[in-house]
Amino acid sequence: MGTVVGTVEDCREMFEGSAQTRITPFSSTNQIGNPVAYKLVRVAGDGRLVPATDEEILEVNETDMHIASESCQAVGYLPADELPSRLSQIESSEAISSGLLESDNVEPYTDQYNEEMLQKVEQEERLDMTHGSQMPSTPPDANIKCSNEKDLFDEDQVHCEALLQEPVSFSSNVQNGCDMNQSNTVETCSNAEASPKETALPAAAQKPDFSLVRGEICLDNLPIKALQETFRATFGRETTVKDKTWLKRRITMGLVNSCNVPTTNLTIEDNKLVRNQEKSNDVTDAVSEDMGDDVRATNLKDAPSSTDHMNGNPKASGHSLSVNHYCASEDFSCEERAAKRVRKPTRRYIEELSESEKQQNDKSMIPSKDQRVSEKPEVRSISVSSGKRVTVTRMVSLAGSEIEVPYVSHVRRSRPRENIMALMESHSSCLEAKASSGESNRNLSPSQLTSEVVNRGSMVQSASVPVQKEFATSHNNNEEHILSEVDQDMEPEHMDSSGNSSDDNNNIGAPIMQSSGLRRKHHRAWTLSEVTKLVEGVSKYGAGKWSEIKKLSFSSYSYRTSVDLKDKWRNLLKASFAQSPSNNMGSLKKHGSMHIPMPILLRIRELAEKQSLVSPISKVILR
DNA sequence: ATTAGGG
DNA sequence: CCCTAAT
Repeated sequence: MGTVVGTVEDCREMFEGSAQTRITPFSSTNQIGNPVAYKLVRVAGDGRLVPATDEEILEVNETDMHIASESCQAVGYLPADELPSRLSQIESSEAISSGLLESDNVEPYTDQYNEEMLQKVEQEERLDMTHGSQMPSTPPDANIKCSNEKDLFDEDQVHCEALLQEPVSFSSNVQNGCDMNQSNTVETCSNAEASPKETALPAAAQKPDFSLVRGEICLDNLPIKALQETFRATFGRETTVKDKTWLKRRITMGLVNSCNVPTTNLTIEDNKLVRNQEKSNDVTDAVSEDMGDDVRATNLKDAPSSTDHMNGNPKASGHSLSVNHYCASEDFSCEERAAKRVRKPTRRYIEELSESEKQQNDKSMIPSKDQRVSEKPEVRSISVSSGKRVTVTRMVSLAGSEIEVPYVSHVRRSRPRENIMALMESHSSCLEAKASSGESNRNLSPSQLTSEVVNRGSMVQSASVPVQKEFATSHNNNEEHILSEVDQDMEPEHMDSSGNSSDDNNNIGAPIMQSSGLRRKHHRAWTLSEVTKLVEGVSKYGAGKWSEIKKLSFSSYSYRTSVDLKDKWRNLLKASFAQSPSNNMGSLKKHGSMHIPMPILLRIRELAEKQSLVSPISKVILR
């Protein structure tokens, strides 16, 4: 976040003349203030980051000024449109504790921010730059609050940092008149925002406004049409609203959080802007990085579509934020998803997503991903420079492009089958260790990984042990299938013991594994008997009662967890419904998966339907 | 600790 | 199967 500072300086240079924009750093520790600062960073078409024009950077100090203890910039992330909804969401979001939302997010920025800006700007501008680089690490508070997915920035052409404040205590701030809610607030804000607005404005408007902006253009003066245009530029969608006040407010808010702006919207404008500012690109880089961090993972999805955000934010009203009203008018597309319980995008998912995005934008990206510890091994371009023969590589398709990666860590992950283990106890440990070590590579730092790779390279080759992963998996499946059949014959108890023994073995390997943290449970094909029991259990206790089913029906199969049951059931359902339509499918299905007797499939389907229909109703009734 | 879902 | 979010 602090990194933004860098931009600031750039901006400053660019703007030089424009006196109004000032950027002052803020300390994380600072108190609450109500100033609003806007910072825009744009990602050019080529992916480079370009500092926002002077207008783009705006600081507004509406409320009180507080003493700034430290000089550092804090970047606040404030979703304009989504603010209301966002807040509600944020509370729940794990990343940001509810408490943080108000106190943390808001406070840090506001206080010192204003003060500094007003008074010390000039002196500190320089300093800021220097601090800026450091800042990111230093202000824990601010960072945490703002912590967002870093990747986010990749997507957006425009990045902007906006700080807003004050969600918390409006009453206290009333004096400021900055309340977003209040109409008057809008005006005050509008002045301040004139500059930001401008950035958003269509190209035509922009330039002309430029001068004006500095002077202070008021949204108020713009005709409705212009406002609508601005709105479109800001949010990337048309608006039919003719209410000036609404538009102004909306725009104002929107400008605050440029992140919301769909990338497509500003493209043209960006070009212009970019041209203007191109020189300062380099500086911005740092900023971009920071920005990425700022964006919250959860936001990631929402950000692209400005329209969606309002969904399901009924709670928003609960919050005192003035912003709420927007919800009502246009976007109002609140849908209820009672059926499935909604989940916010998974972190992993997000990361992957961002990851790929990053890859795409890679060229432009600065090599500042440093912190990403959990990068995918595949992603890393490991240049094994062992000129000798380490030709063992595999192609990884990343974001469309293929990357050659030394083939390494794909030794079989799981432990050998119990049976095998029994036969070769001594070996098993070795195998385990091996596997685990191979796995461990995944988590190793690049340097470590590299060394590993090198070491392994020769070994692998000579041994010719490695098997293409994909290939291996399929192969293993077959193997397992066969084995499973064997198991099937065994008595449940027996299985258990074997399973336990296997567990023990696992434990042996565990230590190593724990470090790597990844060992995959050995794949156990589901036997027909298991499936049958599962179906039976579902029929008895109902789907969803996996804990029960496991306890009662699967007491003998220790290795099947409730989750496994659930997953299996899911698959069974899929299978049962998939197959019936075209009987061929079943027969044609690859031999890999077990054939499930039609009767069972039918029964499964029945159960599924029964439950899907009955349970909901019953639930409703019960409640 | 369990469940539901997505990967 | 694994991983995470939601309950």
